[in-house]
Amino acid sequence: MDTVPEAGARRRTGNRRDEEARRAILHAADDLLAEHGFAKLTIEAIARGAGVAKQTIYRWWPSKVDILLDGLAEGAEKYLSVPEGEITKADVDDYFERYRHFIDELPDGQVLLALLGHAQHDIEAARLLHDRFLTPQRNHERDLIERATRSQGPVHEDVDAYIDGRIGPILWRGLTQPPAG
Amino acid sequence: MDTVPEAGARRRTGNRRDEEARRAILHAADDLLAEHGFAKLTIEAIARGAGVAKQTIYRWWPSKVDILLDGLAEGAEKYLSVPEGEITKADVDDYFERYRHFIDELPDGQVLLALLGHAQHDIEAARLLHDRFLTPQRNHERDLIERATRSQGPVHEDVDAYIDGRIGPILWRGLTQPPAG
Amino acid sequence: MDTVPEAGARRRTGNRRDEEARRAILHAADDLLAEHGFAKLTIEAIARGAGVAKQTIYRWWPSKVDILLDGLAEGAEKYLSVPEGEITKADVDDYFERYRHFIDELPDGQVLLALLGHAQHDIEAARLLHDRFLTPQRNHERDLIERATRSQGPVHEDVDAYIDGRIGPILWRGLTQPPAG
Amino acid sequence: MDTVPEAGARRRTGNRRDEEARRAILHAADDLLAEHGFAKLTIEAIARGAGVAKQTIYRWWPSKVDILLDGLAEGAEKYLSVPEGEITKADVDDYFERYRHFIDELPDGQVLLALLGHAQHDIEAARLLHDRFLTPQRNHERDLIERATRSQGPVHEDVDAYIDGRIGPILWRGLTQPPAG
DNA sequence: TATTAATCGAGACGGTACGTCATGTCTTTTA
DNA sequence: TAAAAGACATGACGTACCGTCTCGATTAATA
Repeated sequence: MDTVPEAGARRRTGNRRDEEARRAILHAADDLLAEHGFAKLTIEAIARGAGVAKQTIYRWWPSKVDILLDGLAEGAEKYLSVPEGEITKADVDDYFERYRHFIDELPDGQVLLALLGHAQHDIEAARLLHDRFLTPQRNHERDLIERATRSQGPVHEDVDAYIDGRIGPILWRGLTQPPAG
Repeated sequence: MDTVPEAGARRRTGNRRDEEARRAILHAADDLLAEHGFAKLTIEAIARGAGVAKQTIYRWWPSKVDILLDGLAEGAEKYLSVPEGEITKADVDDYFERYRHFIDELPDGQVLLALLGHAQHDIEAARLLHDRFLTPQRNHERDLIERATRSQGPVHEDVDAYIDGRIGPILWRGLTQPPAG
Repeated sequence: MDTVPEAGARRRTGNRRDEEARRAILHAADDLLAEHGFAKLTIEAIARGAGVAKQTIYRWWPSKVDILLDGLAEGAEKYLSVPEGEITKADVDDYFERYRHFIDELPDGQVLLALLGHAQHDIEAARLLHDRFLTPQRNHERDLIERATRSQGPVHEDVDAYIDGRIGPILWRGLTQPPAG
Repeated sequence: MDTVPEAGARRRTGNRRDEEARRAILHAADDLLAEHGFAKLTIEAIARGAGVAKQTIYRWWPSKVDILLDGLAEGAEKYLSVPEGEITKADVDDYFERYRHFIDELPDGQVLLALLGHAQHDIEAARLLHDRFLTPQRNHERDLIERATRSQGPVHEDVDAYIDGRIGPILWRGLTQPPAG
């Protein structure tokens, strides 16, 4: 009805974030992780690999963990989503099978293993991993089980213990896969 | 009255390994891990904490992972040993209960979590962890299950899958315990 | 034939230079120099101090030396000018006394010292300082001496050497005044 | 009389300072100053030029000014020393002639000009230059004049003013020599 | 009165250098 | 000959500025 620009709400000026640089950084980070491992995943190496200034990384990501989490979040949405609508016990089994596939076969699964590893060393990394992946994913999983329970009867008396029992072995095997060579 | 060192028959000269330094290094490493986390566990910090020269560390341990494994080996022998003699299914349950206690309550359990984390970053660390802990421990575990099978009938059709199913959730809970705060 | 404004020579449209911004920049530069020294006199700091975008500075001044020279030129015109009309030897002495006062007491004298310092590091800065201050000022000084010579007889056999002999010690004392503390 | 190792005065162990590295650093600093000017004289560039780690520079010199002062001190000792024994007025003139030569012709003279320039920007640099060059050199100069006074009568009523009057013009000409091109 | 062109603040960008820290190797002295 | 001390080349850390650029808003002359 009116076109008055909101008082004091000056719209943001300045150049916009460079989408190409953003993608180059995420790719470089994933590539370095896959090729040389987390230990060689330095901010300098990412910057070199992405053809980007270090400051451009620090401007947008507080730490390299955040960079990896950005990639992981996309992967999780794609492969570890919980279906809408009614849930059967077969859907539950399917979910954990997809989890296994994610960990054992997909690059993003390696990212999760690396982040889980790093979380053992750095409490801030642990917090980030919980806040941005583990906790929300667990909430989805509880929802999955509860919806299965509503449609087909109780899956297990203790939902969390059940989830741990299904995911634990998958991760444990992923974490302890024997090194090549 | 005196025990004059035999003249002429001077056997190998030079100091022997300084046992005190060895213990100080292992202690300093464990203390630093417990207090400040793996990220602050640098060779320099261990040397400072132990009042020891860096070279003394490098002389005896190829990497800090080896230092931690030295400590872990003792802890494993103490808490994760498999009894001699006949094995019942209760002994099997007892073993995994001891495993849970080890991970959840004992400092050496934290060392194992840290090493497992580091193994995700560094392939050499992964190899060491397998060679010096995971593989021998797994052999003990297979032995445990097989002896239980011989005395009380089959525990599970796939021994390795059974062990993973019992240990996986324990480790998964240890690795994902929410950070304090 | 006609006086039509030449085709293509369209008179300029668009917003004019912001006089307020210009003054704010000169002030911020002088303030920063006086308070924190030349080392802290960065373009970013001037922009911050003046509440101005960096680009506004770069649009009008090629370098921070040019900014300072703009201020110095005003000061020199005010304090280091040579009188019109007949010149006596007393006028010559007065000139060098004003020079001493300028260096020892006035903020613009500090600017000159800073620029003279910077000219030792940066050949482009040296060129600018010569072109915009040292050479014109020297020309005024030669004129001063020559007019005194015409009215009251020779001041010194070598005019330039005489000027150096009078100014040199003043600058030397300014440049080597002991740091506070 | 006794051979007791002094209590608490444990003699220093550890590797010694690498004399070759020290010389390489001093040379690289001088070369960079001569070739590219003070502005390009960065610690990184010195390290690159000397084939040395940055840390090796920081270990021994708090700042690049200290590096240059180390070189300057040698040059001053060589070219700006005051003779022993009786001093004539001719010795005084000789001293200032050597000063002029030092500034106008020798590389170390350029170092002094650069340091004098930097002292205008950085109060800590100014302090260092005073403490390690200007003040001691001035003391030598006062001594020179006083000894000449004792042997041949008063040179000037105000010794410091006299020295400033002789050195000022030399430095002023050095600092304002027109840039090449 | 609408269009056009220049200015302004804001801020992203690829770079270079800063000064610090840990790496693993080495050399020297002491015990 | 082991140990403490410590120098060394290497390389990453996170920060500060550099000078260039792009964006949206504003302002003044032209059409």
